[in-house]
Amino acid sequence: MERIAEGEYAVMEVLWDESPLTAAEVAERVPLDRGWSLPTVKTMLSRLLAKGALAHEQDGRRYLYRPAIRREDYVAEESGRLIDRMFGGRLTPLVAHFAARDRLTPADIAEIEALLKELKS
Amino acid sequence: MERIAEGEYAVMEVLWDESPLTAAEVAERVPLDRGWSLPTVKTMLSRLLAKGALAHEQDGRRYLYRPAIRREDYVAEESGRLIDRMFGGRLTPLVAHFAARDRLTPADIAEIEALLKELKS
DNA sequence: GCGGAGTGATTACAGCTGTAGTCAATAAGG
DNA sequence: CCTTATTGACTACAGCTGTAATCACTCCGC
Repeated sequence: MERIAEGEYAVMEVLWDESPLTAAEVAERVPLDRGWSLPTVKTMLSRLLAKGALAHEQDGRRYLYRPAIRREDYVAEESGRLIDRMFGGRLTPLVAHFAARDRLTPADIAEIEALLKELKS
Repeated sequence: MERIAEGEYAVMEVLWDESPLTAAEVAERVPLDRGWSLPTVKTMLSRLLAKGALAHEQDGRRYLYRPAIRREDYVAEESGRLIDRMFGGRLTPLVAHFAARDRLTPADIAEIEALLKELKS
């Protein structure tokens, strides 16, 4: 499974959220701040098809697109890659890093604690 | 501060670990599995200089290179970016994701719990 | 002094990415 | 039927990236 680029990821997000969709529908749903034209979205869709990240089925003279990989798997791969590179493959240093940067609120801390507690049972 | 590419990051890691170094010394220390020639390493160094990620000082007819940005800051930016994109900017879902994928050992859990406990005091 | 080794600078080039434009076919509307 | 809007396919092109090769200079050993 080939690598998905940043811009392509925005298209995947749309389809993970709702599918199948036509190219035009995808274009409507892509975040506005991208400022993409319809041709741009079509290019993304073609490339994602070529990469095997999307599948399409014929619907008259159009295609309906849907994800061919699970968001869960993609997220696991990407976050695993980052954690391997920057935190020696372990989650704890990442949490420590966030904590040191004051990016953890007391509510976050409570939430994570609850989650871990759940895990142990 | 411009974006650092994946390959360039490998060079940064070397210099974060030890600096200042000459180009040849960096090349020696880059992970072998990259299989880079000396010219390749020099290209990386030039680009990182141009991006402002490295600084250099003259040493006779050579340069000594050293980081111009802190690893800590770079890591914060990159991991923040990923967490924003994939986990809505919050750490908890990432932890949950790791847990769901069985990437957390009991030892990890204990470690994170200790860390959080520390934070609260 | 002279030739070779090391050094930065410059150039090369293909593949990926962001961002379209163009074109041919076709469906739909008048 | 004929025009127009829609759609996928193909083409374009610059900037970034990985991966060098080449070149000109200079210092060191002979």
